[in-house]
Amino acid sequence: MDILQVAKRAGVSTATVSRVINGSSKVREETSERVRRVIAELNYVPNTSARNLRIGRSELFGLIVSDIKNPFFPDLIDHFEELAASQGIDVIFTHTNYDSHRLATCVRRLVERNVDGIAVMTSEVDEPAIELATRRRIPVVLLNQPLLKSKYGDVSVDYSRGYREAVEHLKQLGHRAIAYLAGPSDLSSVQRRQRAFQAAARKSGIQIAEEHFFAGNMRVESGREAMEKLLRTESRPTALVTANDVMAVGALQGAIAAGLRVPEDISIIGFDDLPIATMMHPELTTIHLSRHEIAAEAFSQLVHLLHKDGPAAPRRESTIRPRLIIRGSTAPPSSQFKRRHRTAG
Amino acid sequence: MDILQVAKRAGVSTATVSRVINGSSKVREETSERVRRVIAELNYVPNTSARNLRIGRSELFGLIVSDIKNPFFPDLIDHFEELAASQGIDVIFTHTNYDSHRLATCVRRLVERNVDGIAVMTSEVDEPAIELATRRRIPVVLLNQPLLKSKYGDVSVDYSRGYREAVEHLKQLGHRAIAYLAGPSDLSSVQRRQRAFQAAARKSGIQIAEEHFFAGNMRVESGREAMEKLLRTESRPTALVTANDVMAVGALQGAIAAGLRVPEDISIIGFDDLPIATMMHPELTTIHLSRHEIAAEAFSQLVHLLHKDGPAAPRRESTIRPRLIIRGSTAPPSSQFKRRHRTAG
DNA sequence: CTGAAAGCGCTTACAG
DNA sequence: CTGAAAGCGCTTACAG
Repeated sequence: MDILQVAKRAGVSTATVSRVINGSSKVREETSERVRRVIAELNYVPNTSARNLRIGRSELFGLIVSDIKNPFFPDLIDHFEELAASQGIDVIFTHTNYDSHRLATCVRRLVERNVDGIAVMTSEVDEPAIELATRRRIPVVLLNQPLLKSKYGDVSVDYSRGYREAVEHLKQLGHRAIAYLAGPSDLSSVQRRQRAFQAAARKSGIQIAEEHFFAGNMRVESGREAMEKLLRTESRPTALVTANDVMAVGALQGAIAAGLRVPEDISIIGFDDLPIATMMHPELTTIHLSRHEIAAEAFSQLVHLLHKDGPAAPRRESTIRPRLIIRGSTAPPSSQFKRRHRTAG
Repeated sequence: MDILQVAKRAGVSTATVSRVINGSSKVREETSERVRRVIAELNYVPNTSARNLRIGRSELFGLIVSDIKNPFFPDLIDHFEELAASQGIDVIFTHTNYDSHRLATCVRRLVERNVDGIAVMTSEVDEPAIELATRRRIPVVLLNQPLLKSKYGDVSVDYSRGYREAVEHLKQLGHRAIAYLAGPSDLSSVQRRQRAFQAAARKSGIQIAEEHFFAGNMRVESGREAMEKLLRTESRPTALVTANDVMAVGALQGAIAAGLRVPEDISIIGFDDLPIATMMHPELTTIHLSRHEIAAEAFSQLVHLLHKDGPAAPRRESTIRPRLIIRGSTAPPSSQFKRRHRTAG
């Protein structure tokens, strides 16, 4: 009964001490002052478990990602934690390793901790795993789950916007033959990116040849391999757009290994804008997907949902718009390439 | 009073329900079975705040790092969280942004949460910031703080081991003129790395010329710049060892930009073994510093300290030994370079 | 093997 | 403006 020690020493009741700690205004300045002095003297630190039990909240958010080693996430986690800290909320961080069974376990752990909200920032979500939170009326916000957005908060990414800027940029530079390097088609985020790219090309009036679509696995080697294949195509494209930065890095290396100059001989555009993009030489032109914005949006939705109640609380949804960052890996196609393309096309 | 609902429905007391949940053996299998069924039916989830308040522990560890965006940390966090989860412990994650005032705030937040242990994995630690935890008898484990290891757990890195392997590797390849690219000298971990390199060179009987020491800022550009300077030195070295991978990446790019081939014309060795090391072309030979081991050691020390008590509990200390990973950026010096070196030296 | 009851450290109507 | 007291949901000696 630690607050009691403070109370005794200050000659007040525990109620008053509690009021002072929680900034309740109805305490005389003199009393308050005295209590604060005693708190400092005794180095008193409130017991959050007791407080949480009493008030029924934990001032704790759960943050679930699939894989912290994916360089996409650190920035997101960092900012989410920062925002939470600024409101006196701590965050319990867990990861699923892309395993939906583990997702259910993570959710259960968080529910047991009585968290006030859960951000599930994994690209794939299966609903039963998060059901427990819903049943407990714990606000949940998801990432890019348009199918579920009627029941949960949702942060979604407008991939087409980014690709539109990318394609327009290339078009203005004079590129007409553009290749695309996709990821494994079983990931919904990958599919969404590819469709967005196709829509963007259509909109810009640029036709993408069948043979200019490549499939990778989101890792570096597949970028290198795709570049090798690309250089062997009939109608060699003058630019490559990829589904993520990591493959763009591989493509860049593949081009250099083949003796090409980037961007003079081939332009490359990545997606994500990972730290690695600026570590390359030339630095990568890429589509920036703001983890900062995702974190901010997820956090604010959680706070918003927390203050509504009832099961039918209208869920908020909001859209993150990636945007093109022009750096060193894009330039007008060299005449040599343009000529070759004209001949071939 | 949720456990009461379960108790009523199962026709037992809350004590019995509690025993079943906590696996106390003294419950008849029949009763236990019935209680478990009711728990499942009701989807009962225990309230951890109440439990923690009662038992005086939180089954929560705090993990503090300086900067999650530093690619060194994600792996560490990941594994720490994994270990904790396997023991039913959750982890509250916070970061200081290299600010020691924020460290104190982080520690206070964790103490309020009643965490059972704190891992402070920042490279610089000032003692007053963590004093609060000590006073509360909360186990604390630090990273590379030999001065404080009498009072806290400490995970320390034996930098010399890694550099010794690196220097020996280069020596065996035939290198005699080796350069070193250090970081800013006000960071203790940087100093420690540099001293370890010097000791390693001495031990291998390799003398490092004064002009072959370069100072960077741990970022890519400074690697490129250092490479440019290196190529202008009188007695051009045939190999470069750096204080971190990021600068090694810059050096690699600088060499390629200058028209050199790596490793034929110059060998490069990094430090850390970040994911980026294998994304390069050639892949970087580097000294692997295992975040996995650091996490495991920090976690196990915390658990160990937790089970001792009293202020004079003997603190454990243990050493992580980095090791050389030979990849593509090291090879014997080309004869052209050797010749030039002989003439110059 | 099981239950009644105290108590962990707070907060908050309620009363004054 | 302040205090006495109930109660948040558990766990655990203690008694049977």
